[in-house]
Amino acid sequence: MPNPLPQDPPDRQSRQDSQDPAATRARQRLPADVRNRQILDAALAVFSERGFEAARMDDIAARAGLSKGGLYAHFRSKDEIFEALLRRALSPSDLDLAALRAASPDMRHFAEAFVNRLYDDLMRPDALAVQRLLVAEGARIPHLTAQWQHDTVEALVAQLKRVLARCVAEGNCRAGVATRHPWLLLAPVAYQVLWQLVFGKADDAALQSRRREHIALVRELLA
Amino acid sequence: MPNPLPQDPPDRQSRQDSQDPAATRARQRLPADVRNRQILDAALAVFSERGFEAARMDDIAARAGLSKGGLYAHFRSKDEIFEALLRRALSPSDLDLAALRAASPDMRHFAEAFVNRLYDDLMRPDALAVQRLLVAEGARIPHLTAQWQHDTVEALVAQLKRVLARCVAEGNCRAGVATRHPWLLLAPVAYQVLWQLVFGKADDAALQSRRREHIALVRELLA
Amino acid sequence: MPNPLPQDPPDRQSRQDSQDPAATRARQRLPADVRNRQILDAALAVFSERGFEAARMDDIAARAGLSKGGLYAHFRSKDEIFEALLRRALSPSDLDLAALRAASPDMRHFAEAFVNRLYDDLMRPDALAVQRLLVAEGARIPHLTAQWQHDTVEALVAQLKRVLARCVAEGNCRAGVATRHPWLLLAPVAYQVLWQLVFGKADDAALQSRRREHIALVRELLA
Amino acid sequence: MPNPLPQDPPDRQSRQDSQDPAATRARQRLPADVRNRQILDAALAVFSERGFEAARMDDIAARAGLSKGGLYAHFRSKDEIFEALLRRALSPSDLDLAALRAASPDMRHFAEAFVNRLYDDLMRPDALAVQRLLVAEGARIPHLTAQWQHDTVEALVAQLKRVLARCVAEGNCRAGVATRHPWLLLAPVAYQVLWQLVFGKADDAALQSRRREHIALVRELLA
DNA sequence: TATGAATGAGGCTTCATTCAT
DNA sequence: AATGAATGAAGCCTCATTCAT
Repeated sequence: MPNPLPQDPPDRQSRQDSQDPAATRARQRLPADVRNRQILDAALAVFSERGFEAARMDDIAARAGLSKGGLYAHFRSKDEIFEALLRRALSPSDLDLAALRAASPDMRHFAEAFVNRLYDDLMRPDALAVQRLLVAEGARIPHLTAQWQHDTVEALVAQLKRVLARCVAEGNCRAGVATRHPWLLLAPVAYQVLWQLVFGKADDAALQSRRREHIALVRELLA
Repeated sequence: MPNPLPQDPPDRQSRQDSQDPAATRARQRLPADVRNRQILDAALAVFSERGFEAARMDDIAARAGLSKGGLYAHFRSKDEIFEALLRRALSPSDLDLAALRAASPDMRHFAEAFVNRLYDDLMRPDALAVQRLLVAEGARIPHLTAQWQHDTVEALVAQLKRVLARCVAEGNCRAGVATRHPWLLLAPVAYQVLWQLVFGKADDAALQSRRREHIALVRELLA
Repeated sequence: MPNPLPQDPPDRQSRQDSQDPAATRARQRLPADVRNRQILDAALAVFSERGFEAARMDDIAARAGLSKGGLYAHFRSKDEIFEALLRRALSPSDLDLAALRAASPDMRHFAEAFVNRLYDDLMRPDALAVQRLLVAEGARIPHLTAQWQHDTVEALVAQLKRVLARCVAEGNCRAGVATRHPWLLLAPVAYQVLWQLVFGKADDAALQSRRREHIALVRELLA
Repeated sequence: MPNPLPQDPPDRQSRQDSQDPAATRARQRLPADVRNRQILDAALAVFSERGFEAARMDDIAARAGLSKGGLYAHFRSKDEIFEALLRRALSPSDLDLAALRAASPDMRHFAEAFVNRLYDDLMRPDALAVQRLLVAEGARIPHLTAQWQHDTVEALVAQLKRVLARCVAEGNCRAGVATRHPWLLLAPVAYQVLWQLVFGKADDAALQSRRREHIALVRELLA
């Protein structure tokens, strides 16, 4: 599985570059929240690349720039890191479709803005990493997935339904399957996500084409 | 993660229903291909439920009705079981869209037959189990996923494209985004698959509705 | 460790060469003593090459031309094979130094005959294999080594002492350390044996030279 | 096989003689090189007693005073311990025969000093343990045995040859087989070593006699 | 006798977690 | 807070032995 998180592990030797001899010898003591973020970033990479069981605390530690034992100053266990990681990753989205619609004079423009937003949110490497984790290890955090389903995924469909209803009422959208069952408008991203998760990286050009085709579909269904 | 494979593990005691006390104690010596199938069935269940690393050879053995050591008379390692499992699961599909189209007088009927076939192929519990493995552990068998992508997934889209082209040529289908980019017609199943993989089992009624909505979409796009 | 036992494992396919269709299918049922010898030969090779623990019943069986289970028709356990093997290998030598002396008119001739006999007995590949086993695994069969020490090794030194005493009495040998402590006359073979066991095969030419030097030593000590 | 290494395993409880109850419970965290030495000492005992395969990591760990897992903080595998062990044991000897000769006014004295040194080097329990390993498991470390053969064994014979040549030149030694083929002067130790390896411990008195007989042989050959 | 699938005990190794420093 | 040696609980795999055929 290609590692979808290309950020470099912090170089453990780079501390030594400092000219300060005290700092050279001193252990790196960073503010807790910075360390926390480093650890969760590292954990996302490792968990997604290897899965929960195969991920080793050593790997996470190394990528986060500290030692295995050091992790335990910040998290009590591997499970706790995993949960914290997904809690952060699944924090409710701030996508406001009504605002997006308001900002988009005509429907064709909205279709584009909307689909672009979907791809930007879901097809980024770290978003794909999270989705891989949800598929592979979601059973470890049923409360979080359930909450995310309710607060984010279903909320998005509900928002979309309201926006489309108003669009139809205003005579700007054609009523049809898509306005009655708006999830169908999201389906193509799901197809792309699944493709990426199973087959790994498609080239960017192909992704752009698929995105444009998705936009065209939305336009055709709502025009 | 809800176990998507409800079939019971062969109960090792259930053989003892026999009245023959000798048979009660007898070791099972089965033909190699039968054992093979039992083992791969068991492995699919366990791997999909837990992932590769967390899967225990003990569990697979118990589910297959033999001892841990016994597995090694049939497969040389956990990895080999995994690969054999996916090799079997990803054997090329025999879906023949042209035949399906021929059997379906009108386009509306074809849409239904086609979508039903998709759901029957992809939403069965064991098919979902395989797809979960592809997402979670596909990196272990890149050659198999690549071959499956080429032989099955892309072949399906190509078939679909040919069928739709003829349909358009015959005047039975409307040309549109969907006929130009047939993957869009598949996207809703992907959405459903991803939903199942992430959120676990939706009730059957809901699934039926989504399937019907998918059919309606296809009809609207091709009518 | 180079395998000091070059004899080929019996080819398991060679049974099929028979034109007799019955025999072709029939399992090879050999006279018990033939099988026995095959098994012990195979066992000597495998035990010496790998040591007792690392030797696998499968390997012994394969080299003996039957299946693992088949071994158990002839021996009850791995230990039993090992003991039978050493019992056979350590059966008392028939070396008769008095006869050798009688056959050797002068002392110089006796020295040569005697040393040659030592090398022929102790430096053959299978004799070295046995000696390796005695060093590596002798603790498994203390009764056999003790008996061999008494019946063969010390008996040889005692024989030699008697022969040399008579030789001195006859005025054919010079009295000296060697006639008082005849083990010193044997020591050079021990050196060669140890060398072979530790460093593996020396070339034949080198061995011949060492043997001649040994003879020269004996002559110098007794002349 | 009689354990040739009588040193006691460090008793993990014996530290508790301390009156400090805190120390009683404390984990031992020793300097790496100390642990290293403890482990290799333990390994020599266990490997020599049982052979490589039959040696248990558990036993080595217990004898070294830590847990099985703890071994792996210092060595990556059983093989690595074995190699490190022999690398240490086979480090080139510092025996300097020329110096020994210089320190020994007459030849008779040199013979004694030289033979004593041989026995002190080769007949100590741990030296015998190493030699047993070389015979039983030398195939695992062919590079080390080859190097030892060259750097130590053959170097010794070469040194001896030079010393004897000068001794002859000075008129202090009689020229003979032994001065031409000095390995013959070493042979009696080989006999003793092989005897010990095969028959286990002879009593000390017997060993002393054999040593004196060896010295007498050397004197007789060189006088 | 011979076969080889099956068993079950046990070994090497890994790794989350702890803790002395 | 940080380190890393140490622990101890598994897990994968091997292999002597058994036994149905």
